[in-house]
Amino acid sequence: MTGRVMTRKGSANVSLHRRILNDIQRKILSGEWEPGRRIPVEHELVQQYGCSRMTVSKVLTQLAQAGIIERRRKAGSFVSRLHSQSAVLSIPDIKAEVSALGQPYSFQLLQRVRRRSTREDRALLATQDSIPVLEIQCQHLAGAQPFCFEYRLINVHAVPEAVEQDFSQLAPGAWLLRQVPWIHADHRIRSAGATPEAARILKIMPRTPCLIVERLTRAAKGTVTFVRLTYPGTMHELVASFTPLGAGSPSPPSV
Amino acid sequence: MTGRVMTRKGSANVSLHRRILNDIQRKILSGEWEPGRRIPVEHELVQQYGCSRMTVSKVLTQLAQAGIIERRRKAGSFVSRLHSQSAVLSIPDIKAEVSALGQPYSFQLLQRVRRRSTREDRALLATQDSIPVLEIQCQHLAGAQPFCFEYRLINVHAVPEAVEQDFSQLAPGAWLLRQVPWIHADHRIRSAGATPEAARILKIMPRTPCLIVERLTRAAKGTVTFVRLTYPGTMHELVASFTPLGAGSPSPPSV
DNA sequence: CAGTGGTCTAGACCACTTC
DNA sequence: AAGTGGTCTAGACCACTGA
Repeated sequence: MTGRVMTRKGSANVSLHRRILNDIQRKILSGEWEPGRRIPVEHELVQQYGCSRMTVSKVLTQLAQAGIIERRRKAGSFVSRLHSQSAVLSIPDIKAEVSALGQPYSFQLLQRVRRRSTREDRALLATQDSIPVLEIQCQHLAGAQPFCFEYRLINVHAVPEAVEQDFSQLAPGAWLLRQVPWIHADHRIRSAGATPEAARILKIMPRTPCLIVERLTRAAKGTVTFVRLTYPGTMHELVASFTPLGAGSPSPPSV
Repeated sequence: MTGRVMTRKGSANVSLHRRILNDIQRKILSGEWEPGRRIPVEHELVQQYGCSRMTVSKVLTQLAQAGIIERRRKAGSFVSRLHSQSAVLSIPDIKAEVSALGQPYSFQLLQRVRRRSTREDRALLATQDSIPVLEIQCQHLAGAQPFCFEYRLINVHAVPEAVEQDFSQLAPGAWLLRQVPWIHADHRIRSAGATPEAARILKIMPRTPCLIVERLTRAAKGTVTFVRLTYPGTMHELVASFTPLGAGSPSPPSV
């Protein structure tokens, strides 16, 4: 039972475990196996596909990690009842985003202040300690058009090298991305009217609807940075997609 | 070399492949292994951990699927250069969302029309065919407070059972979720001022900033439904998070 | 207590890609 | 041509847990 032939019609150049995964996923997504249904135990799939247990185990483990099935010892594996209510949100680099629109990207530093954290800073950074921070305001432009207003706080304790950067050429986001391997990032997305300050910079009327993305980035050493991005009006859209395993993207969370 | 002892200090009840994964992930996320760096080949990790090749292979495969490393035959495995610019967006059921706020959820059907698709419908549904559609407008409430205005188109060809549903009790989203195992969903998120209609229903001033989530759902048989959710003002936030493998969420996106 | 999944081994052959 | 990853096998022991 070594070296299967791999040339049977339809098995077109795809690995066995991939074929099993597609089979099962199709049955689930088509509704043939409804939510809550018990799916064959490993032993049965082994017989059905004439393969070893490792192979089907790999498939079922992957489906379970993707939330498509649930596995319980002794009980068996079941089609998940909760549809995977999640999608992968792509958060492109702003420069890449502007370039993708076919516009020339530029960046302008508006303010750079080094100071001790205020109470408000600490709330945004989700930390209790009084720490030195770098407050940065800048704007990103698509051609001559303001594209995004950025307000950022950097925890100087976490990134001491930041104080030597003037951020006149390189945007702080891009610099941090190279500098700090971040571990965890929380995003909050909401809609709000432009503040007077943001309106002035983005050259829009105050209270114009804006898409606001706030991101708190943590690394091993604690909170690294907080950033608030204000995108004017309806100019901007975030895109997220949900796709089952391996249809389009190589993997839900990647790239 | 069977049954390792598993009681060495620090190996606290965690599987070997999990421990290897944590080790490598920590080295990468801490910056000790910088982007682009070649990581030990499987053979070396096998020696280092005194385990079989399957075990390290499993770990590296998982890291590769998560986009943390890249693998190339003959060349080796490398720390990924592109930081995973993605996050998992949780898209809760509206009912669950309201309940999470501690408010009583209710739902009200405002309109239900069956007709042939207009040109505009087809644009929203991303289809060329002239198809019968169901147009539904409804609102979701938190207590007495309007929470969300929903505009929906359902492709009757894809879900013929929909015509028999009056959606007076069950929200169309919840019904579809049970009915149709969806395969692919694209989301677009933007900010815009409330339309006069949405403002009237949500009891807010026209042009008040709203968070708008549009979702196009496709299944095996083609586009199933388009939905536009309008959340009033700053009442609502979407939350997304990026976490490396296995820290908090059940599955980062998968894997 | 027996069925099921979770993990691991010590091999093996193959495909691909760079050297 | 040789190194590397990709896949697969035929076992094994164990942990958990529901019947």
